[in-house]
Amino acid sequence: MSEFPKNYDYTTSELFWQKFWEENKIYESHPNPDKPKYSIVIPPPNVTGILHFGHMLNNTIQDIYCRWKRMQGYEVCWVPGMDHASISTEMMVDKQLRKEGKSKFDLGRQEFIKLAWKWKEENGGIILKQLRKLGASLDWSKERFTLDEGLSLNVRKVFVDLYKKGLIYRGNRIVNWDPVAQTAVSDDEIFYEERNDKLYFIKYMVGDSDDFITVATTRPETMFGDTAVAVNPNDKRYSDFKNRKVRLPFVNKLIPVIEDDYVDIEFGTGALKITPAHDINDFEVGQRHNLEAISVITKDSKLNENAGEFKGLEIFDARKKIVAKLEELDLLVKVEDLTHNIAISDKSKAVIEPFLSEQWFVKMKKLAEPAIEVVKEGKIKFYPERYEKVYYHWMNNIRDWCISRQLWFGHQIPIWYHKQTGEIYCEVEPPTDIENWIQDEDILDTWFSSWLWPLSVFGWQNDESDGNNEYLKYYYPTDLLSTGPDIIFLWVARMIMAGLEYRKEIPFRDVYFHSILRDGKGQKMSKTLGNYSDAIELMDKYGTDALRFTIVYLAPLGNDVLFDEDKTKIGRNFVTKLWNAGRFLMMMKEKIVSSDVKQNENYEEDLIDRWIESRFNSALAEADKFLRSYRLNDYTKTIYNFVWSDFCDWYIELIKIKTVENPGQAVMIINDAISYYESILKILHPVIPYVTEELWHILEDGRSQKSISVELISEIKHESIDENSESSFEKVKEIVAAIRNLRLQNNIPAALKSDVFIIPVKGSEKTVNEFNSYIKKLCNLEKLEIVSSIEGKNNYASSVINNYEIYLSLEGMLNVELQKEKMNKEIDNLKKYLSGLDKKLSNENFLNKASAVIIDSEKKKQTEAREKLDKLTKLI
RNA sequence: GGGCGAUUAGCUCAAUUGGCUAGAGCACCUCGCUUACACCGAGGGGGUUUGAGGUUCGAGUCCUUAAUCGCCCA
Repeated sequence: MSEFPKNYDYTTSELFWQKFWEENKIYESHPNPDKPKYSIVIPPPNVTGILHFGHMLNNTIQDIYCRWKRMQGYEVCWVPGMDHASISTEMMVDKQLRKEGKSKFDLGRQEFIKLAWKWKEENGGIILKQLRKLGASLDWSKERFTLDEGLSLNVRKVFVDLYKKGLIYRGNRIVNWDPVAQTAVSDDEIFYEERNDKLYFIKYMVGDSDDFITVATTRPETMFGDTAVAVNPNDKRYSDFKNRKVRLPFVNKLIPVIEDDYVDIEFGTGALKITPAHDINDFEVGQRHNLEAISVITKDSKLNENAGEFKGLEIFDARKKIVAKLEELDLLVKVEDLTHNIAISDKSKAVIEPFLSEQWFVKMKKLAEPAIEVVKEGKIKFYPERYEKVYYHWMNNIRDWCISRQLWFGHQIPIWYHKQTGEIYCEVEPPTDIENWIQDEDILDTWFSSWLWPLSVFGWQNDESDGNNEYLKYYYPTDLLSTGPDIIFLWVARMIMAGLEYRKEIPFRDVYFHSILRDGKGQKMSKTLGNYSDAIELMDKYGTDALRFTIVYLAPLGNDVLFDEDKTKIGRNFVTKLWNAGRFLMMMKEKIVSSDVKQNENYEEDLIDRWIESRFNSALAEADKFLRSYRLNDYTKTIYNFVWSDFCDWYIELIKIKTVENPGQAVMIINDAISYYESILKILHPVIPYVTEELWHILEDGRSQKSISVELISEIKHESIDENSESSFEKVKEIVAAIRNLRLQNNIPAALKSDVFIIPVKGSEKTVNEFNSYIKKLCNLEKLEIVSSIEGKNNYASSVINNYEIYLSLEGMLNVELQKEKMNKEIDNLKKYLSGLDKKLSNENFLNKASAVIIDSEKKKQTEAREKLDKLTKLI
C-alpha cells in the first residue's frame, strides 16, 4: 500500500490528475462500433468569458454525465470550444485602442480584424483553462472555435443555401440599435431595466383651429418623425377628432388623427404620437395605416436634418431644449414622473435606440414548424418538462431573426453587389471578377454560427462528404444539451431548427435546463450587484471537488440554487469524511494483515453482510435512477446518505467489532469492506473526480498508469436488494438508539457500563441474540439479557419499541419523575394516534372503498399501537 | 396586461398513481468513554404543509379562490 496521508492535499492532487488525464489522452474519443456512444457538445462559452458559477454548475453537470456513462462502458465524447462573440471581442479590442487614443475606424477593417485575432490568441480562452481546473473530462483534441476555417465555410454555405431557398431577405425594419457598439443587436441580447423618467404632455393643435389634442410621450425629441396621432376607436373623448389633422410643432406639418386598438385608453391622455421610424409598436401601427417612416436620429444618437434647428444635438440634450421651447410656445401642458422599463444592451449597457434600417433577416416560420413537432412527438425531451410550454409559446409566435451586425470581427455576409448594375451575387466564394463587386459590409450574428455547432464540430460539410464522415455518423445526434434556461431561444430552439433543416435529424435527445444561481438572499448573482462569489477563488479555498459536490447537492431540478460560501462546507466535510473512512479502513487492514492469526476460509454470511449488500445496491440503483431522470441533487444526496450513515456510522462501526470477535476471518471482513469502499469511489467519481482518483490509487499499488475514470461502475444487483435484511437490521438500530437514548436521558456518564434487559415479543429474540455483542459494544453495556419479565420496576428506566420492551438498570439513579413525564407524553401521543386509526377502521365507507392493502396495513398499525399502549400503561 | 412556476421545521429542500404519527441536511440545545474523522460521534427539541372553500372513506398531494414571491413574453 502507498502511504496514506492524514489529510487530503487537494491542491497538489488536482494539478497532478489534471495533467495526468490530459497527457494520457484519457478522454480522447474515436468512433468505436463495439461500444454504444454518448456525446455532448459544450454550449460554447464566449471567447472573452471567464468561469462563473453558472458555467461551473453547467459544466459539472455535463462532466457528471460524461464520467458516469464512460464508467458504464460507453464511448464518451464531450466536445469543447468557444464562440467568437463579435460584440464582446470588439469591445475588448476597442478598450485597448482607446488607451492609445485610437478608434477602430482609424485602423480600418483589415488591421482591426488582425488585432482582434491577436487579442484572441493572447487573452482569449481563459475559460478553457478554467474548465481544465474544474476537472471537466473534455476531449481536447476536438476543440473548435466558431471562427475556424471549417466552421466559417459552413456558415457561408448555410447562408447561401437559405438565401437561395428564399429564407433570407433584406428588409427595412426597426432593429435594436446599440449606439455604443454601433450595431444592431437581437431581442435576446437586450434586457429591460426599470428607470425613472418623465412623461411629457404636449399640445398638438388641430388644423388652424383652437382645438388641440394633448399627447403624452417620454420622447419628445422624436416628434419630427411623427406621422400621425393615434387614439383608441372606443375612446369617446376623441370621437370628434376623427378624420381631422393636427399640426406638428416647429415644423408646422399636418398629420392625421388615426384610430387603432393598440392605443391604451388608460395610459397618459389616451392620445399617442406615432413615430414609425423610432418605435417598434409605432412601426407596426404605421404599417397598418400606411404611414411614412421618417428617421430623425442618427446612428450615433444625434438628431438629423429632419429636426431642423435641433439638428446635430445629442438626444438627451435635444430633449431638454425642445421641452424648453415647447414651454415657451405654451404647448407643454405638464410633466409627470414615470417609472418604466427601458431596453439596455446586454453587452455595452447602452440604452437601446429603436432604429429603422436595412438589415438581413431569416424567415423563421417554416424552420420552426418541424422544430415544434419533434418536441411534441417526444423525440426531444426537456428537463424540467415545463420549459416545453415556454418553447412552444416562443416558437408559435416566432419573429424573423435579424442576423446582420454592423461589426467587423465575425463572418462577413457572403453577398456582393455589382458596382455598375447593382446585381446581387450570393455564393460561398467571392465572384472571380472581384474588382467589379463590393461585398456587404455587415457580419453575421454570432449565433448564426453557434446554431450549427452540434453539426460543425463533427466535421459536417453539408455536401456528399458527410456520407463518409464516421464522426458525424457515430456521434450525431448528441445525447444531451445542458444549458441555462435563459438561452432556450438563442441556443436550443435554433440548434433544433438547424439540425432538422440540414441533417433531417434532431441535434440532441435530452435538453437539461440547469438551476439559476442566486446568493443566500435569493438575489441573482451578478457583477453589478457585487454579490457573486468568485468560483475560482472558492475552488482554491475549499478544493474543486468540494465546490462541485456542494453546487450539485444544492441544485434541484427546476429550482434556483441559493448559494453562499458557507455552504461549501457541505462538500468539503463530505470529502474529508470519505478520505478518513478510507484511511481508517487501510490502517485497519494493515494491522490485521500484519498480525499472524490464522485465517479460517469457512465464512458464513450474516445479517451485516446481507444488509450492507442490500443497502449498497439500493443506493446504486437509486443513484442510477436519479441520474437518468436528471435529478442530480438526489443522486448526490443518496450517495451522501449512504456513505455517511450506512457505511460510516453503522457498517464501519460494526466491522470494528466483528473483526475483533472473529479474528480468524478478519482479513476477509476487511477486504470486503475495502471492496465496498472502492465501489463507492467509483459511484462518486463523476461528481468528485479528483479525490476519488487519488484515493483509488492509494488503495492498491500498481495503478499508476491507470485511471478510475475508465473503470466500470458495479452493475446493480437487484436480487441483492433485500427488504427483510434491511428491516431486520432496522430493528437492531432501533434497539441501539433506544438504549442510547435511555442512557443519555438518565445522565449516565459515558464511561460507565450499564446492564440492559429486554423482553421481546415471541420470535424477536433472534435479532437480540445474534447482535448481543454488537449492541453491548455500541451502547457500552456490561450485560445484555433476554428475560420474560422484570421485577422491581423502579430500578429501571424503560422504553417500549416495536417488538421489544427495554429495561436499563439504574439502581438508585433513576429519575422517576422524568421517566413518568416522558412516558405520559408518549402515551398521549399514542392514544391520539390510536383513536384516529380506530375511527378510520370503524368507518364503513373506508372499509368498503379503500384497497385491501391499505386496510391491512392500517389494521397492523392498530394492533401494534394497541400493544405498545398496553405495555406503556402497565409500566407507569 | 398575458403566460409559467413556487409557497412544507429558523434556513435549503424531500414526501411514487391521493394511503407512515409529514422526513433529511444545515442551524440550535445536551453530552462526548472508544480502533479513522471535532470538517467528528451520540442524543434531543422544533410543523394547523401561505389563507379560505370544495371533491374524497382519506388531501402536503386533486379542483376553485385569495395573497405573496420569482421567471418569461408584451
